[in-house]
Amino acid sequence: MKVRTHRCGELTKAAVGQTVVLNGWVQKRRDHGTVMFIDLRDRTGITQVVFNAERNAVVHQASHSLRSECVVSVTGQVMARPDESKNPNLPTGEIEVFVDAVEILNESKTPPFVIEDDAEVTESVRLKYRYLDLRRPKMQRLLTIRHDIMQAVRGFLNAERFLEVETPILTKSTPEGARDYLVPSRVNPGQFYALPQSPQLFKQVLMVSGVDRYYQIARCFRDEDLRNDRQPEFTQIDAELSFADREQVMSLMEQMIVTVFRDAGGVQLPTPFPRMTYAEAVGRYGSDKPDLRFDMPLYDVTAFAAASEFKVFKEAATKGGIVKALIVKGGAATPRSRIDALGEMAKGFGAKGLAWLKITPEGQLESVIAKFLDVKAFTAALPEAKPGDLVLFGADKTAIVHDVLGRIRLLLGEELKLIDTTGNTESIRDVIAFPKTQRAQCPLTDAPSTVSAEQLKELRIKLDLVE
RNA sequence: GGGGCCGUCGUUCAGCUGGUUAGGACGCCAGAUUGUCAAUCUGGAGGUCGCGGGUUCAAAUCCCGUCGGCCCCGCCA
Repeated sequence: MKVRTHRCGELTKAAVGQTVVLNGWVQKRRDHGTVMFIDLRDRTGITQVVFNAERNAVVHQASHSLRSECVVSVTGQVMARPDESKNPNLPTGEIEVFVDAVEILNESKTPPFVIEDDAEVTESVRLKYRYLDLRRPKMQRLLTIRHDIMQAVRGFLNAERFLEVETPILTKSTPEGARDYLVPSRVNPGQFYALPQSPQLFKQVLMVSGVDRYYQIARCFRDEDLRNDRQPEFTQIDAELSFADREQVMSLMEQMIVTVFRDAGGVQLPTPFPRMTYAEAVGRYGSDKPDLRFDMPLYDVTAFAAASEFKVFKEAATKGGIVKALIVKGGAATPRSRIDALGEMAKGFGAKGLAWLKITPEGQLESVIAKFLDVKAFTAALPEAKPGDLVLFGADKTAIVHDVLGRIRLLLGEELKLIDTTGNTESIRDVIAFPKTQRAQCPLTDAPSTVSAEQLKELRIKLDLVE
């Protein structure tokens, strides 16, 4: 095999005239008879290579055996493309390589899907052929971003004199929290290690040991059911520092995040970050991790509710609960069916219901509960609600109101496209090279799997799988 | 543990009020083709309709079960 002299995405006009060697995958073949165009791809991008019968009949003939995704090494001369056939959509579009020698390093079966970003493939197929899926430029980009983030974190914390220390993966089961993954010990029959849910224990010991500043990009394990954004094993940036006050900790983490976004994302975040207390967050947004990409706060209307004639409001407000409101700007046109659907979801989240009212363009209240409410008192209590708006109410115990309205707020944010999700991925599985399925199985290895009777015997484990 | 959506050529979808030679697009194969880059033109192959059972003269289509994927609730710092 000839070793590459350049990457496929990095050849420019500067290389015109040079003889180069490219190694890569065949992205696409365009056969024009005596001329064959092939897009050669590697991690860095694509270069068009040309097999021309006039230039080299033998090599041109060989080009007919090249198929999608076969791995080749080509040797050829970089030529400037004629003006009319330059490709402005390609970073390497001003040049092409005329091939003088080709070697097929590995043949390929026809792949089950094309290796392109906009290829429409279901996720199970992508996971089954993960080695192909990962070839897609988008996936390579995501892997690269993860890499860049980790390097940025390390670079920043190293500069801040943190020490990266590894902590054990075989550790001890703790009674609290999530369920542990257990690992049997052969040396200690009947006893088990637990995989760490987080390095918590050890980082505190490191502080006691005088390490002073510790960090780790740590793998954590929790044997709980999966979600779209939750895998049984995940990575967390774990840090601990001694001799610091709260302000130092917060500002250090702020700088770290600014550095990560700058170095890995090319984004300059404005500082200082807004700060709020737990009580403010929960009170205003119904969550301790509020999504601040859109506003839509929760308004306290408990006093108004206590003075109203609506029994649900009055009871919640006078018996130790609260009544809060969400304003959907311009939402008065929302059809009843949609509002009812939101009410059903609120019930699903633990509420008894979701009271609502519309404010007509004339400033009147329109709702099944309108007859219990005084317009003037309402306007005074919630001046932010304007004609044309829809107002949703939660009336219950404090924690329930916050939780339910917080979730409804998020639903509305997505539904009304108040959140810019450009560039987001569908699932956390897209940013993990080898994710697990919802049943916590590894599609590549089929783990978890049964083990041999000998292994079990050695571990002194007997199975009891009867229902 | 519970609820929901989905499973049809390699891929992505249509067909699902039971009766069709199960269809389109992309991909694939063959031929043509000197400038394409979503190449084009002509022709062709390709499906046990996830699996098992049932209803029926007849099932991709209806019913039951099962397996798999995803989403959500519970759970989870």
